[in-house]
Amino acid sequence: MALNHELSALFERMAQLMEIRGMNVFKSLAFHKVARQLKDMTLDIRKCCDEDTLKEVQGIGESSRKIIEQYVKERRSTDYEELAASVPAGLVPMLEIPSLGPKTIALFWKERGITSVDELTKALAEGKLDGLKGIGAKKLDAIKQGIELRAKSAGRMGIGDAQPVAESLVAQLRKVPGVRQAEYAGSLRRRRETVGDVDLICAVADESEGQAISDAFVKFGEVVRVLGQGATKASILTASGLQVDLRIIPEAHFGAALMYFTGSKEHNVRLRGRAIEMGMTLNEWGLYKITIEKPDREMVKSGGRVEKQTAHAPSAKPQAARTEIEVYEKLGLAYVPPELREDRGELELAERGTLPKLITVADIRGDLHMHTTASDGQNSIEQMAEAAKARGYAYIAITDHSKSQAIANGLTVERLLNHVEAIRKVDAKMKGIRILAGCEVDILADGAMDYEDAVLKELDIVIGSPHIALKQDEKKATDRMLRAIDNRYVNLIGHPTGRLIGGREGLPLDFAKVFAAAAKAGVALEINAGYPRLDLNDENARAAVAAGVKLAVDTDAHSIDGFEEIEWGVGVARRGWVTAGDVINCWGVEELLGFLRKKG
DNA sequence: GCCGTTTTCGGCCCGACTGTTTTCAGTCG
Repeated sequence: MALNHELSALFERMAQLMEIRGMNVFKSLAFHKVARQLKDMTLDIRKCCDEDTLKEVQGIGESSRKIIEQYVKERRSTDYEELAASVPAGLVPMLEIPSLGPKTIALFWKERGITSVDELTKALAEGKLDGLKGIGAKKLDAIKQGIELRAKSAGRMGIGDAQPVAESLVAQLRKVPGVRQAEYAGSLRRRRETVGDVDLICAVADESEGQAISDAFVKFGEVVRVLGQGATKASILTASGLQVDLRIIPEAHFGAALMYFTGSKEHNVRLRGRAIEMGMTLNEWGLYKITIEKPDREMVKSGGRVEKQTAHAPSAKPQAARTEIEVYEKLGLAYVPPELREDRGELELAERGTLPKLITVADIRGDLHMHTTASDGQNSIEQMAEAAKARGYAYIAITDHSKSQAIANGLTVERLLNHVEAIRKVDAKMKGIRILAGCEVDILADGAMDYEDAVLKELDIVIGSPHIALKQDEKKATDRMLRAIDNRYVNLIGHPTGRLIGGREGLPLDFAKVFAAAAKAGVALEINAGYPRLDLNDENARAAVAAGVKLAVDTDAHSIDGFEEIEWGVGVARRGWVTAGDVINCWGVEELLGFLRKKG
């Protein structure tokens, strides 16, 4: 699927270039749409080309089809190259800066010769952008802040973009002759929301096969540049700018290597300290008895990932090395799931054997947040329900947008009531799944809901979500949220902060107050699984549960394919030490309905 | 650029908010 994402990025880029060029806005809109289609598509794009089924995809026309076909064949696009050559390359990254759009970028470029983020930063500092028509001090300030926000996430990629690439590479690796096992490690395996690079570990039966595997790896389709390559290690850059490091390890040491490269650094430091206390030493090759001399303790303390490495295994026989479970066992610890390996108290519990039984994707019994064609979704009520049933879900809630969300085709009161009726009809007709009639209702700036109580009363489930006025101060934002929680018909707060990873800070809530109020009122808080939301984040999810709050892990799906993203939400929940019992959509339908009814 | 059993041309989810203005442009969702 990595090819779909590459193409999606290509169309996105082209749309952005058109905007800067000031070309027809509908033309760029069309390319944005193609990009979105490609990203959401579960069909293999190569297959679509071979079978000539591209023209059946809504939104992909003659021109887009030709671009796709050329890219699939030659991994390049002449249309893109021509467009890219028509503006300075540095302008495109400027689009990522919040509150700076294509018009202003074009203005700065034409009037002041600004062609990159660096030049923009310099010009701002030197006051070179003062006095431009339509640009005042406040605007310049907002741009400065936007640049700072961007810098924070610089060099890191979201899990939503990195994981498909990593999975594709791992799948290809597993097919290379000689490869016994392959996994991704690092922060991606720990399900961090952004990753700096991707670490792949593959096991071989015989070390002599390393070179051939490494040779095959650097020839994978995603690779645009080889940064370094040998028989035990290879480093490449993908089209999306992701650095991927491959380590080739003898099968007997696979578990130790996987552990070492999964981290976190802090977790590994603690494990190594423990090994030393037990008269052993732990490194990327395995757990070894200390026989000759005591290892340099300072060295061990300082190192998470020591740069200096020997390329071959020590000659001594390890106490444990083949699997992670073995290594933890020999250290007197229960197996620690990767998501917990952050030195946030997991080792103490692992020692006592009292680690929480973390939620898994299999625990999810239904999804409580999704959209249909009634507002801005791609599929009908029936299609969403059928897809949910196929996933084994026992129930879903249809929750389209409320009236304020004009861009998302939010429902007027009349349309909502008709929609509720339509949902109930499908529910009555369809066997094997319960369909709840709900709505994602905007929490307005003052905390009032976007519909009157008399309307909310008609719904089985009400999600209150903040979409607008996300730059409020802490007091205002917290009061707003408390008022929404207080509403007797609100059951769940959707994406509570409204943050977007790498794009928007979100509401600066006083979480202690919000959690206390939600726990008391019987309102659940959402972990929105959609990337780049992942909101609540891991630490807030953990604090919420500790405060007695129930959670819901939902995808906010806008199409049947959107259900897939549940995995990322569950990842966040696992990082937050969340168990299935804490999550209302892991409960049976009767128990869930009881929770929803308790309020109203 | 994409789309169409009321269109092969003429539309394309559109309103709120902000900052710049004195009637509007740009950005965002």
